[in-house]
Amino acid sequence: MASETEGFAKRKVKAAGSSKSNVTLSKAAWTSEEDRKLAEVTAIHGAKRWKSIAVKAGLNRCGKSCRLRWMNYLRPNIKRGNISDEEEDLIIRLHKLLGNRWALIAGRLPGRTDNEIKNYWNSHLSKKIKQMEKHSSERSTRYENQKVVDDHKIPEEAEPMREKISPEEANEESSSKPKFDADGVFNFSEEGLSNLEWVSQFLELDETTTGLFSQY
DNA sequence: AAGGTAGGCAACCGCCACACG
DNA sequence: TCGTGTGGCGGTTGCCTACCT
Repeated sequence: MASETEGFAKRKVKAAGSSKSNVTLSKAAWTSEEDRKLAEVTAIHGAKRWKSIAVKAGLNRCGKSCRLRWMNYLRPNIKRGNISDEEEDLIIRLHKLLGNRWALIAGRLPGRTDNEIKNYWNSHLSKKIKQMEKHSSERSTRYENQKVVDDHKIPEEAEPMREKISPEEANEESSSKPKFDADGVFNFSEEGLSNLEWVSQFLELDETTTGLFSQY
């Protein structure tokens, strides 16, 4: 999106950063000309060896800066603009699962970058979640109070949230399924990241349990 | 109209992991 | 095995803009 590039090209040059070498690399906003050069060289040599790409493109930038620019802006199929409700829902669910693993979350959202998702989370969703959590804790407090009253009346109805399962089912659940915490969320601390198949499985399964998150 | 402030977002920084010689 | 270079990632910074007073 050239207009946005130009928009942020207005970004002031704070300081030409000092690096360990004597070469002074630019830290200013990327210009459309720089973008063009970077895209050109990357198209020819591929998105790797960023340091040499920076040199070949004649950019006064470090490799990391080039990579970041490519990943967040110039890469093909980058989807920019509003995050849809579906995407937002997915981000929330994935964040519940994975925490601040923005790259992993971005991997589930085609065309979205980790930086974009991180920014979106920090500026929109974190506040939203906080509000919702506050709201839901207020509701659960009311529920707890009501439960105390109910416990003295009809115990059967006092736990409407808990499904009745047989001991066999309960046993099978505890042995073969991932461990979920009280919120119905996978306890990530006990699982390695090496195999993320379960994430896909969870997301598919979760289509039926979206209600867990719809409270947000 | 002018100054102050908060939100949004691109880009940088620092750390870590991995590949390679 | 060790040292170095490079890429990837999450956290943070700082500029711009819109809104408020």
